[in-house]
Amino acid sequence: MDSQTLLKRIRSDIICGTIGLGEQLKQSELAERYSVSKIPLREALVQLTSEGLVTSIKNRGSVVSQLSIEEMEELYVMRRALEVVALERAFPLLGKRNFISAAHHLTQCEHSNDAYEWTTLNWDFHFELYRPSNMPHLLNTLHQLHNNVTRYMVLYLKEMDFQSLSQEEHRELLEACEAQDKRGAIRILKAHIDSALQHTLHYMKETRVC
Amino acid sequence: MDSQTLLKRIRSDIICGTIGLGEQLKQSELAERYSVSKIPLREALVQLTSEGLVTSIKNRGSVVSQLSIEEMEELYVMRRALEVVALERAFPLLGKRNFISAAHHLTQCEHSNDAYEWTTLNWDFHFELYRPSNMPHLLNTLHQLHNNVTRYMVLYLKEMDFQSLSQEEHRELLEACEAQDKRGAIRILKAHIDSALQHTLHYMKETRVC
DNA sequence: TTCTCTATTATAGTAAACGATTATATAATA
DNA sequence: TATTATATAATCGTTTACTATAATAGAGAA
Repeated sequence: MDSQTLLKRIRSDIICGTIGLGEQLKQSELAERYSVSKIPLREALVQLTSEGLVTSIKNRGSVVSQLSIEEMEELYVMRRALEVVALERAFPLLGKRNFISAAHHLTQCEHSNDAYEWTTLNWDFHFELYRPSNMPHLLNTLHQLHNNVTRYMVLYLKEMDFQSLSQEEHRELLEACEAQDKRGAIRILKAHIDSALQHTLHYMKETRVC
Repeated sequence: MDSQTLLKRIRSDIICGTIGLGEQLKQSELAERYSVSKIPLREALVQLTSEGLVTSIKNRGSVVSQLSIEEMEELYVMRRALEVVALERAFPLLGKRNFISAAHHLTQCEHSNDAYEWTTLNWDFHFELYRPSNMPHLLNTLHQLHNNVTRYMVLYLKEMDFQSLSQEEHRELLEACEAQDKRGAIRILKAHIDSALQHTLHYMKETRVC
């Protein structure tokens, strides 16, 4: 198997929970599971470690990262700061095509039942509003932050209907963008991220999966 | 050689310019140069690629990343957003020990002749003001951004006396922190980052090393 | 129980070999 | 001459086998 394909597969297996939080990642097991040898596997682990999805300690192997309450807050602080910048920078470049595409993602989102699929579509929506900023490093960092956050949300989405709640905020955000209301859009975005954090923290504390 | 030691060595060789911008990184050459075998070398390259210092294309090898004007601006945009947050979060936790340590770094900075050493001490100073935020992910990201930015500054520091200019801003920033003037400190920090960007862009355009 | 020593397990790194892809140089053709 | 085709070389990506080192668990003794 290709190194990059392997990376994508392990990554999505971690995000959607096929490989659970805190799970030990033994090289021999993974190598057999994905039918690859050492080099591509270890390279994938290095990459995933750098993305924060995996925690590695020398001579003691790798585990799927678990986030403390504090770390979750930290990731949201970073998201908030960077997503605001991304939206600001993208704002003057947003066009009809972006709005249509974003609306399309939202509609798909509404009709999605699967938790992992929902988070993906959710991100596609947000990303559509940031993408025109044309800032690859920023977008890449945001993507990684999103991955780290949503693999927790996937756990809670199963037992809550967070969709409908979040959906309204999404619509508002999109409308503000279409109306060229930059300050309003940023205000809504901040509130949206903050409310997502509150929900996530609430469920983290309740279920103690952290 | 140890994998982590190797990583540090290659990283610092890139940052200080021993391995120059755009230089091809051939696995066989590097393996011989650092006396390591394939696995640790390739892992280091994966890590450095993820840090942005190296650009890799499948089947076509790796080169030391070069930054366009746009990318440099992008990195500064991210720094500005995240360093402001880091300082804000660290602010209520800053104590005498931090001020003493920061002042110490500044003094060393003033007496430094070597460009690479100067940028390191410069970062040590900044980092001392962010560290109490206790946000490992944020601090890690800032460190990577700093590495990407300063390997360009190293090129220009040789031919300019940017030190004295930057030094005043540092002193002002430190004084504002000691005086518990949060808003002032953030204002100075923003101006400091902006002025660093302007200087960097100026020299990038002049020397066309981008 | 608690400690030490041993045996096991897993990781980390080395080395050699192979296929696949890309780059280069050479030859053939229009 | 310019261009295409082909052969060759160089490099990358992966597999396999082997060694060494560190962490872990378990047996036995105080």
